[in-house]
Amino acid sequence: MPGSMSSAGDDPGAQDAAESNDRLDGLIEANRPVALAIGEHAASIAVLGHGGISVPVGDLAGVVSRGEVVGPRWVWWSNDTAASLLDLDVRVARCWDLSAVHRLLVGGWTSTPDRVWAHTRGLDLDGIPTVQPVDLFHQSDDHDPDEPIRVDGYLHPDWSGGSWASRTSRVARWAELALDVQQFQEVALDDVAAEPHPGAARTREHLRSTALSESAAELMCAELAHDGLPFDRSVGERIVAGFVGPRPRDAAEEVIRLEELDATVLGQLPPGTTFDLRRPDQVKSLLRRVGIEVPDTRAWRLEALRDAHPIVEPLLAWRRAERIRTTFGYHWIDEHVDADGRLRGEWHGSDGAAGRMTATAGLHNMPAEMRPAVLAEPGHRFVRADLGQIEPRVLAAVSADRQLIRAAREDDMYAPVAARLGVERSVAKVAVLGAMYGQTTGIGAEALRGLEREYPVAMGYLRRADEAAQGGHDLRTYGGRRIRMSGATAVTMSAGDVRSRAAARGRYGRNAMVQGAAAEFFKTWAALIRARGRQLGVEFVLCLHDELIAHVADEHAEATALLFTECLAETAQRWGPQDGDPVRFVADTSVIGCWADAK
DNA sequence: TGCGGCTATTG
DNA sequence: CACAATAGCCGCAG
Repeated sequence: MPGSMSSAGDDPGAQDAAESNDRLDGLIEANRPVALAIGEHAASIAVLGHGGISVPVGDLAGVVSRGEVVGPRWVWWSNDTAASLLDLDVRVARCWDLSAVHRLLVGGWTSTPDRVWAHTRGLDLDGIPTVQPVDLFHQSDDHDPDEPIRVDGYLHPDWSGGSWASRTSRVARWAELALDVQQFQEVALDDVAAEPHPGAARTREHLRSTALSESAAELMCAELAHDGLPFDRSVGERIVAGFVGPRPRDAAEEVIRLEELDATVLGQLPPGTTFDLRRPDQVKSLLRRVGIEVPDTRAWRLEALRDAHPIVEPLLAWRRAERIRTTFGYHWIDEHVDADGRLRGEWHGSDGAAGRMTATAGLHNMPAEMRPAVLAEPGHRFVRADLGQIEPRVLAAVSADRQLIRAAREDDMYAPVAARLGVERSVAKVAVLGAMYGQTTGIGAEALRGLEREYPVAMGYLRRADEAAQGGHDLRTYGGRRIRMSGATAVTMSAGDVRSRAAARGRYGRNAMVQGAAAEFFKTWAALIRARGRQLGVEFVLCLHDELIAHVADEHAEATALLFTECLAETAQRWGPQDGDPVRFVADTSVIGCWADAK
């Protein structure tokens, strides 16, 4: 495809492309960001901003893959553009994702162009216009269809909605707007840097680095969705069969299979007795029949009653089988494992309360029993690493608690904490986790007092977040992510009195500061590996909050494992507080052929 | 058909 | 059964 860039002749498109190429070189050399937008109709046109440089899409691959080496940093509205490029088999090195940076700076879940734009103009989000149904009496709209901005400053809903890209000039305008927003976001990062952060100094460099790694995370999401997780269908089906039997050939056979499964439990009862095992209240009645009284029928509760009656054991086994049958069974495999042996789901780069990555299709909650089906392809290996004790280490970093940073020098940082507190390691661990989750009951009072005494800086950081959240004040993580506490629907909570709701908000805010910063650290680490692992052909196939799995050719597996470790050290060096010793981060790294072989 | 309750899995 | 997430099935209201 690069060859098409230089095709001469009197084709005006080719001439434009050659000229564009030169101008793009200039931008790359000047290290300027370049906006990229792709028209919706079969990706008919790509347009680069800054002076309206436009490149026909046939030549895009040549431009972009050349850009991998030096740059540029591609600016786009969202990773939809990255997904379009992947469909064209184009992978870029780096980007600035307006949607991701908007969610970082503003918080919340939605970051559609209309909202992103309105925010740059300080406009009320409630006033964002929506697409109006065609009105026969007001057809003569004086709005210029080539102009995306309305007189009231809002983005025209036609543009935000996606029916804008039918003409080249509009795609160019769209790219220009993207550059405007990017400039706004650069300034917004300065504003955030000026806000106080009660802990490690939150510099502009750190915030900008977070904006870049959050952008990279979106890029990774597009790639994860595109590439999928290697999954051996036949192994997966064998595992399913082990729980629920062979795949039923028709509906009638499925009914028989269900009855067989139910009979493993109901067979323990007098003949003729029947309960609907899928209804918790019926299960409760069943247990009462055999003399067991429980407030609910959750597995952990029944686990303790294994010996109380012989029906408990088969009931627990039935639950596991039912879980596989309904959620991770044949239907799940059919739905999400494609013909090329890849399990694919949707990925989001910063979802939820604190900006963790999320995934659908069971990629983040697949039962461990299914892991034998996650197999590297022939000639390939998985390189897998998980970060050890990531949350307490992140707490040490963001709060800049010197004593906790000292504890993080150890592979197991709960050991020195336990020593200082004068308690068992297990007690220290529960206490530290409890402090980060906001647990108040069930922790030894002695351990709690010890934490306050020995790590007052870290504890104060958490308490401060808790109190601010309870007061309905928004928070900002170390990396600058805004945690919205003001919105009425920002937190969904079970019904309760005012005090318990406030306490729940406090726990939410307290935890978001740690979990959110941990997510930022993880993405920074992963983005660095992605950038450095290009020559090795490193392909990420799973990101799991603190665990990263790459798929790589055999001959590069060891080098990739080394890269994981080196990138971790570099991330730790640059990510945390810069005055004093860096916080130590540790990872357990392995080269494996199957996910089940980990650890 | 949408929603809350209950359950189970993951980090 | 703390913090976060996805996702299934159930009964019930509309």
